[in-house]
Amino acid sequence: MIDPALLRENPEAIKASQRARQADDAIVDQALAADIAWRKAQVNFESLRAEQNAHSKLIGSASKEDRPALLEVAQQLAANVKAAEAGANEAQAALDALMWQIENVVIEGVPAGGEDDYVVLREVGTKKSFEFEPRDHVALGELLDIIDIERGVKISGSRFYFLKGWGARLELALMNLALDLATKADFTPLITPTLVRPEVMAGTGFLGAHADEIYYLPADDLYLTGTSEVALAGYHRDEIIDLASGPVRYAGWSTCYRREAGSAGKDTRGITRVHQFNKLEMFSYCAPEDAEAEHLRLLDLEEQMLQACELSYRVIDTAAGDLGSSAARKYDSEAWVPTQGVYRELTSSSNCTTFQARRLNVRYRREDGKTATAATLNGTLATTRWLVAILETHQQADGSVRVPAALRPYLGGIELIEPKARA
RNA sequence: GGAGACGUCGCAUAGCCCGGUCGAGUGCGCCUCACUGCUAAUGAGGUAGGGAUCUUAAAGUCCCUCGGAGGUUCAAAUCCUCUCGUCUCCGCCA
Repeated sequence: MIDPALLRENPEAIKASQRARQADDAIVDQALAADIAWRKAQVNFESLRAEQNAHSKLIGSASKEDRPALLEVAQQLAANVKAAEAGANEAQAALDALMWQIENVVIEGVPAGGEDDYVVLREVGTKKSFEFEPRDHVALGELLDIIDIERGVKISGSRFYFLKGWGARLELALMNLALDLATKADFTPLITPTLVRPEVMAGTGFLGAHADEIYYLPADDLYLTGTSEVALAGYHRDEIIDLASGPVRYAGWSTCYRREAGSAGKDTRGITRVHQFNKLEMFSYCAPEDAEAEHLRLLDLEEQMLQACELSYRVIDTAAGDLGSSAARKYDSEAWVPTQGVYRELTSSSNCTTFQARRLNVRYRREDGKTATAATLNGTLATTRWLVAILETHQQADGSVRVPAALRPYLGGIELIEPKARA
């Protein structure tokens, strides 16, 4: 949720942001009007309630003779209060409904426009070219016997797979490398629940636009999370956290589940887009004034990870219209996938400023002793999808795959995954 | 899954049976001050959050919050219903 104080003080800034996102800006004026109506109703209710409270106190200390008359007045007061309270609640509900619809205010400098209006911040590494016909990761997975898609489909349906042998170990190696990197950078490892209650799902904003992307278990009224961000953001819900010694950082490791409802026919080959995968996610809570620096820090770690995997990639500053509703800025890094001839998103890092934390009621104590809403940020450090880029980029003519040096310690030191290899 | 007990201001608890004097007592912790050569001890005071309103600001005034949501009542920590959670015992456990 956006800051109500900003709505009152500078509605124009919010309107400009909505326009940059190609979203409705008229809603800002509607919210402003609803805010005024709510405050009026609130004052009305509170003054009547004050009157009632004062009167009720009298009754408590009144003599037996005086009571009947006082009670009669009190009943009338109670009726008034009830009506005024209902009015105030209604006004608040109307205001809330509008406030939920306003998206986070984008940070100055974020490119305006839609999906294709991103700005490329940099390209790192050279796009890999081969002197032979490169195999895609599906072919490599079969040849090396490390990805078994056929049996994944047999067991669970399309977009499921088995990672096998060195494939399974490669994923764990990737996750562990990421976890080590994050731990060194002050992130506390956290293995998170992947089933959450409805209010947590709603609180993190995923039940809105992403609702049909989410697996739901009606028998237990629980949702399967598509990212550990859900649990990480909910972790400090309704708490006042200590940020006196700097940001609080977590590295969340979880399996992620996505229905991919809207992507039928897209990326059907291989493990680029699957229903279940593993992800190591960074999540930071910090003071709002530190958020932009923290965002760059997350991005830097992501790039370190990409470089450790010896991938070529580019970093883009996502356009306003392509941001999630809670993000104020988003940097994606995309790795070059040789057989597809395109950059594919491997990491995504969002600065949610105070938008997400306000809804979740995560606060911190400022130096002046007052409480304020914290800022939250998140970013990807590794996912199963990375295997696609790693396998394809480091393949050799015979189909073997060279293991990036940084991953070797996690794979018993092997340098090459070979066709005949068995774990 | 069955039975029972319990969720109160950082922690531990009192209050609930018998509704008003309870936004709430006590101990511990923490903060400030005093005393003390230092520490300890002792004494005094302070110590939740949110919102509205007012003001340049500070302060003030008012409203809400005793796990959560409803209800009864002039009035709810206290009575009723539902719900979430914790603990104990029994059962079950690929």
